[in-house]
Amino acid sequence: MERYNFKSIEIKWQKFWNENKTFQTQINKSKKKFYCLEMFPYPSGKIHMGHVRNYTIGDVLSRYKSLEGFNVLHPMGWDAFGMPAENAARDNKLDPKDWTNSNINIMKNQLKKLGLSIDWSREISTCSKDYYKHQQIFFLELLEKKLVYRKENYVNWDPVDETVLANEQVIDGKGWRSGAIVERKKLSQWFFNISKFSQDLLDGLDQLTKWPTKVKTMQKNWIGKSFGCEIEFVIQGDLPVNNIKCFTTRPDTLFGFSFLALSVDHEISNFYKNDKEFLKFKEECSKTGTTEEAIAVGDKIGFKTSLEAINPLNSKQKVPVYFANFVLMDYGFGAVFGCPAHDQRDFDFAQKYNLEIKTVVRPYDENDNYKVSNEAYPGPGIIINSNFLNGLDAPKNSVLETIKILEEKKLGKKQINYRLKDWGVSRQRYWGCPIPIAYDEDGNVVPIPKSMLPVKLPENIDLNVKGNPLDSQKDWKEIVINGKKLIRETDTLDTFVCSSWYYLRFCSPQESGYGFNKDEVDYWMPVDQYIGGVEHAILHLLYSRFFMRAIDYNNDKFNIKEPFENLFTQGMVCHETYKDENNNWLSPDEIEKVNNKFVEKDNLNKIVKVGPSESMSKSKKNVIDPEFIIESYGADAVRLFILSDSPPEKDIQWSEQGMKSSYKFIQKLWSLHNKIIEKIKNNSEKDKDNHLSKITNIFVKNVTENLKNFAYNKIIANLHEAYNQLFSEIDNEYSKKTLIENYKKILTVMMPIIPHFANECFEFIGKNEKISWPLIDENLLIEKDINYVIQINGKKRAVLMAKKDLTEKELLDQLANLVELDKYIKDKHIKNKIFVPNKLINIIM
RNA sequence: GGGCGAAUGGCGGAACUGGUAGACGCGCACGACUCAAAAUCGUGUUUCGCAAGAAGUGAGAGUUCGAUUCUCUCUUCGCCCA
Repeated sequence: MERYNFKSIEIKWQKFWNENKTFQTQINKSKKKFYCLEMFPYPSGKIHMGHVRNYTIGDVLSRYKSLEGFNVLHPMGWDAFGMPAENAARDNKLDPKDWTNSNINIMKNQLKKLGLSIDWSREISTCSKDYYKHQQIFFLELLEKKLVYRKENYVNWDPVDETVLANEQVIDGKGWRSGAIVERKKLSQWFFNISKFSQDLLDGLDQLTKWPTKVKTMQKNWIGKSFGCEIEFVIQGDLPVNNIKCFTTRPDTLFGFSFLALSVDHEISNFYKNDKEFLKFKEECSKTGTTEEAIAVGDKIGFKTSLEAINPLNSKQKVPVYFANFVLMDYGFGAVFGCPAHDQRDFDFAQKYNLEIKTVVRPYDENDNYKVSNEAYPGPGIIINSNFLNGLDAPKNSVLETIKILEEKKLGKKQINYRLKDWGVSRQRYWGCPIPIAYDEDGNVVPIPKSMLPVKLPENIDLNVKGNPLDSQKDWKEIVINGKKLIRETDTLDTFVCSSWYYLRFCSPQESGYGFNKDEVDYWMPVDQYIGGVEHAILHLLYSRFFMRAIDYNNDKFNIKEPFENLFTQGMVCHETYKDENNNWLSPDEIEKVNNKFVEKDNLNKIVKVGPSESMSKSKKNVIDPEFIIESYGADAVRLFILSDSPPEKDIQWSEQGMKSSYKFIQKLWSLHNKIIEKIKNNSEKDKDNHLSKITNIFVKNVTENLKNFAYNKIIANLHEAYNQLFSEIDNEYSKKTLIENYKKILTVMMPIIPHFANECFEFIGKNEKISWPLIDENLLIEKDINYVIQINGKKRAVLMAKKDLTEKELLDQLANLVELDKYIKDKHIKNKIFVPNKLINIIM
């Protein structure tokens, strides 16, 4: 018998699918559709194991749904704009476009080698003008709807990449790509008004019943709805200021009020714009990042004004007004009241400037003499030292009660606040979608007419300039519209904009007039299953949800709001890490195992330090190249392994042993296949019994159930079980008809997982047949005999094989014959019996 | 600091709404084939014990005839937010 030659067989089937356009899809209203989408990759150079896992999971589902009779849309494209291309191009003196397209070609070939059931005729690339043209139209539409606006704002400035970063792109106060310490800088920026949809985006989460709760919770926290109160403080002092508005979620702690803090950008700062001390202070503040984390961790500093604020609940109390670095202009009104006893930031500040710390909430298990000492107490409790608020349960009742009082006295009003901020989309970069805007001499905004779109990126430009390369493109920047000389916007759009609507584009990728065709979108959308990494839980998914709403806003482009009906987030692919004696990372192919010890391949005397298994990354050198693995073991074996070891939502450890075992398993399946084909040729007409059909039915049932629950690792276990059972059963006598019937079912069920192998084997018994998912014969699943568990005092003492549906009495009668139970039961008094039909009996002595 | 989740053999992991803990795979051990090795096949493999048996799902309690599963407290780890 020949070994299974995965090389020729996989190529054969990939060619077959390609030539027959097997996976090309079109609208077919008589069929139910299924839109399966995996997050499209950034064309960084080569695919990595994470892609293999992501796309295998999606492929299994797509192929299964297709066998089930669905009209499946399973497209693929490229998230092709972004900084790595620009950086790589600059370093290697290339064109970002060439670099990107060459990567796309390489990665596309690699993906094809995996045997994915992708409709490549729908391939899109976000850096193509045919794609970004429509994005520019969307931009102008949103501008007309006033969902896009321009404002001057502090931004996170990455001094190394010389670009603006979104808050989410700042990690530990550093740029997510460059690692440089982020500064605050004021720039004129374009914003998408996502905050307008805060409540709607929050409400929408409730309808996403099939999203992981984890992701929904993260989005909920990100939107950050808080409920509080707007308070107007009366101000006294030598400046013409009568009052200051604050937002607070804790008005009930007003009696603990000891200062009022303003953002350095608060309008009152205008009175200090010539004050050198103040300017120095402001400069100091810009060194603190804009993230909430940076503020919480950073030093609290203040600048005292000559103003005093009056406590609205106690007009006798006057407190100083400060500018403080921990107050941001875009939270509330850029002003907060300080209650040091119950807020850690306020506490730090009060200690530094020797301000009163008055306790107004005591924990439940303390008495009214409780005093906050070393740190603020932000927890729940009872209000104390607060006059008419005393005794209220905080914050449960006290917040509402206080707001009521403030509203009655017309000193404040109830207000809802969201943490979600508008989405700044301007990037000072070349390799992105140009913003279709120009400015006249006075800086007025002039939208580029739709007839002049796309605004194409200029080609062959010098990237070796500081700042945004587009800025130095004079020819490109200058434009004439209606006889007027204008200057183009040189910022490009955040690449998250590109990925916020690509799922719509896949429905009608060739549509030239608009970003999508309504009929196609109505048929295909929403995405029935979206699959990708949990790292996109907030940004990409929230932006996409916003984009659907924004496009639909004030018109009726869709019948749906939510783009992704189901979401599945897969885990990462991990590998052990290795270091040499000098703590330099070593890659898995630089090491070798000798006598249970890892040593360096070049020098077997050098011991390798084995570190924990971590997510594969180039910097730790613990990556395995998928292409090499596919070439060594075949795509089916790789697919089998990547699904086998862990549930798809959890991290998986890459294991060479496991990979080899998957390869071997396919060889075993192949020899079983040959055995079955031999038997079929024998042309027998008699069946020993229906055991083979039972095995098949249980297998089909288990796999179908596990497919529905994304329990793909269990499917591989089912496959092993089926193999083991078939292997021992196949030597028995079965008719040709029975063999073919069952084997076809088994191979069909294998098709989503190991498509090349299963299709190759199927060809031996059913060439050119239409294949569909096997039906389960429920009758064959009914067992006549049951293993009854016999427990004595709750402990298993015996297992009795007996007829199904025995009554308690019948079962007890049969127990009398069980010798091994004698020592527990004989001559003893039975207190109680618990009988669970068809399962067990528990005898209590 | 807050939120969410997890913890099961040497390892990855199974166990549907409480009902035979450890499916399936890896590893390991022994055996067969071989001059030998690899490959392949077979047998075994939670721990302690020669055995009968006992213990056992991070720790401790609780509910229950019965708990990996439900409740409470704690420990550790992971992720997200701060």
